[in-house]
Amino acid sequence: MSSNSIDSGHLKSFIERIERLEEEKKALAEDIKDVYAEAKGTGYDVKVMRKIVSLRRQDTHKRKEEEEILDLYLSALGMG
Amino acid sequence: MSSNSIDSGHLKSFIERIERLEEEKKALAEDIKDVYAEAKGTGYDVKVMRKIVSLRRQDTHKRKEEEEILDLYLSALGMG
Amino acid sequence: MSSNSIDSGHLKSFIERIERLEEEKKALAEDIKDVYAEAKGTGYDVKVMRKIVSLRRQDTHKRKEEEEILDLYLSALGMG
Amino acid sequence: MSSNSIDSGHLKSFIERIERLEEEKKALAEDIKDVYAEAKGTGYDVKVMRKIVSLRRQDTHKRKEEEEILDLYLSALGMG
DNA sequence: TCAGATAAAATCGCGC
DNA sequence: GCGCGATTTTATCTGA
Repeated sequence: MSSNSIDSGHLKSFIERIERLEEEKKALAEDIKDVYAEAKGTGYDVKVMRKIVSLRRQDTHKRKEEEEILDLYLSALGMG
Repeated sequence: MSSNSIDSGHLKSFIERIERLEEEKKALAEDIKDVYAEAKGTGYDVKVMRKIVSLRRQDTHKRKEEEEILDLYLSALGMG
Repeated sequence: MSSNSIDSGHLKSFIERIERLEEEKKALAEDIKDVYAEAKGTGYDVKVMRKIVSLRRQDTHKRKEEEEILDLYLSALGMG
Repeated sequence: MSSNSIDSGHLKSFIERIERLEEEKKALAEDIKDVYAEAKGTGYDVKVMRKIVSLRRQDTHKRKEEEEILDLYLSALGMG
């Protein structure tokens, strides 16, 4: 068997791993949609919920960046 | 306990479910990135791989549509 | 003159407006790069500066979203 | 006044210059979007327009490279 | 169903 | 030259 076919097999396995992961990812996206739909059915405003999730995500992200810049400062001061 | 606080608790639980799902989704996105990186390290061209995955996704999508059309035809013919 | 050529002329003018705007945009991107370079020459750490700019941008963005969600709340309460 | 505070003031002015430039850049990006929207309202296909702009940009880039190569040749021949 | 908004993917460009 | 961050383009989703 040529090295070419070996490589092809390897490539195929990479592709299939990716496709499996993307399927799982897609399933999660649908789960999320379902939760929003369920919440909507219970009387909640989806738009508001999305905004809340967004703001909380920003908090997390901002905190992480603040920690990073603190590290940068400490490094600059020779304390890292 | 007021209905308001009950609702708030319920909303909170919806939000937290969504956030958990989004974390899992994000983790999968990183897994996918990792696989691409690993393939790259093995000598594959990531851009080409993405193209392959994309084409195969289109095929899948197209096949599904064709199956749906076939189902429609069969139903229309009283054979579904 | 055919309607076709009139349309073409119109399209051309749209394209040219866009290209002019994109040139200006590109020039600004270079101006920004120049300022970073100048600051670096004065002894500042570009990475830190970028992080500061990023954090301040996040502040602005978050404030805007907080105002939006406040509007959503007020609307939901019939006070919008 | 310590050199530290002088530096801080200078840093602040760099940051503010950058932020002003970025605002202008963002405004231009919106102008561009507006032109596309206007063209769309006139019946043009935005996707096609983007493709045209992109192709023309590539042409420009290619021509510039060719001119640079020509310059190199001329220099090499002692004619630059 | 379509426009408009939102999020994701792909591409580009910079700094290290 | 490679990773990383920003930008741009594409796809998805929501509301009218």
